[in-house]
Amino acid sequence: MGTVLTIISGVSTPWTDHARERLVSSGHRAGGARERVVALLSEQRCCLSAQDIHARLDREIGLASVYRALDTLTRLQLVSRVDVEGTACYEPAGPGGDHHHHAICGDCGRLDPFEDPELERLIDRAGERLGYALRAHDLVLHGRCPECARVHSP
Amino acid sequence: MGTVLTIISGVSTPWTDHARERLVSSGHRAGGARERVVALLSEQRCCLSAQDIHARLDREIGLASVYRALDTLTRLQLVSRVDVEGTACYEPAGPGGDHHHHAICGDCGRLDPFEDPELERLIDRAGERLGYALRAHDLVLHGRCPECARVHSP
DNA sequence: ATAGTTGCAAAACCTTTGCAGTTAA
DNA sequence: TTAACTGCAAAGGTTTTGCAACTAT
Repeated sequence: MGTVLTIISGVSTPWTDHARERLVSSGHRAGGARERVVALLSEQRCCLSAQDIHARLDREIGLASVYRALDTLTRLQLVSRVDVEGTACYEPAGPGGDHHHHAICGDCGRLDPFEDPELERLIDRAGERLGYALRAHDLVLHGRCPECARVHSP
Repeated sequence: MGTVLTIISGVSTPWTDHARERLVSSGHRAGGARERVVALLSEQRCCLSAQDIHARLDREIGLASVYRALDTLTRLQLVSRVDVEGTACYEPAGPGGDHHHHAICGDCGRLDPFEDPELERLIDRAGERLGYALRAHDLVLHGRCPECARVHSP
C-alpha cells in the first residue's frame, strides 16, 4: 500500500503527497521506479534531466522507466519541463512545487533559478491577450554570470 | 566577393546586411551554404529548425552545413535559438531582427509569436538583479489555443 | 598559400517504443 | 485476474564530428 512505499522512499513533502494522491486518483498504481523519481525530484532545488535522474539513482532503475515516469508526471502537471541547452529538464510543479525561472551562464554552465511574481503576472496577461488557456510556461535567460564576468573582465 | 553573393541570393534586408558584415568582420568568408541559410532565415516570420531549413532549401546543401551555419550565427548573436518541443529553432536576432516570444498549442502544435515590451523590460531587470550580463532569453508559453478551445469546450 | 567552408558518412546523444516478465489492486 | 509497471534492447530523432575536397581571400 501507499504508506509502505512512503516509508520505503523515506520522503514525504506536500508535493510528494499531492503527487502520489493524484497518481492514484488517475488510475496509476504504486511502482518502485516512479516512486524513486518522485522522491528524488522532491529533494532538488532545481531541475534535473532524465539522464541526471538515472545517474543519481545509481542506475538502479531503467532509463526507460525514468522517461516514462517523467512523461506521466508531466501529463498530470505534477512536474514542469524546461528545455535547457537541448535537453529536457524536469522539476516539481503544482501544489507544493515551487515555480521559478532559470538563468544559464554560457561560460561555466551554471544554472540559477529565480522567482519573479511580477513576471508571472505579466506572462499570464500575455496568455490572456493571445486567447490561450495557459498550462505552463518557461523562461530561460542566457548570459554571463557574475563569477565569470569577474574573471573575464576584471 | 560579397556583392556577388548578395546578388545571387537575391535577398538584402537590414538584418542580412548586418549579418554579412558581422560575419566578415569576425574572420569568416563568404560561403554558399551559410549565405542561403541567412537568406532563408531573413524571410521567415517565425523560427525554423535546422531540419526545416534543410528541407526548405530542397536539400541542396548538406544538413551538417546548416547546423554549422546556425552554430556560427548563434555564436555571433545574429540568430537566437529557441527550444521548442525538444528541437532547436532559430530566428534572426539583433539589429534588424525582430525579437518576440512564442506560444505553443499543446493540442494542434500551432506556434504563435508575440511581442511584449513590458515583458522585455521586466526580463532585463531580472537579469540585472541576478548580476547576469544577458545575451539572450527565451520565453515559451504552453497551453491551448483559441481554436482548439472552441472545439473541445464549446 | 592559408584558412575557412562544404558534403558525406559515421558517430554521439537524447528519447521513444516493443516486448516479455513482474506486480499492485 | 486485470491492467499497470518495469527493464532491456532496439529503433527513431536530432545534432555533432572526422575527413577529404573545395574555395574565398
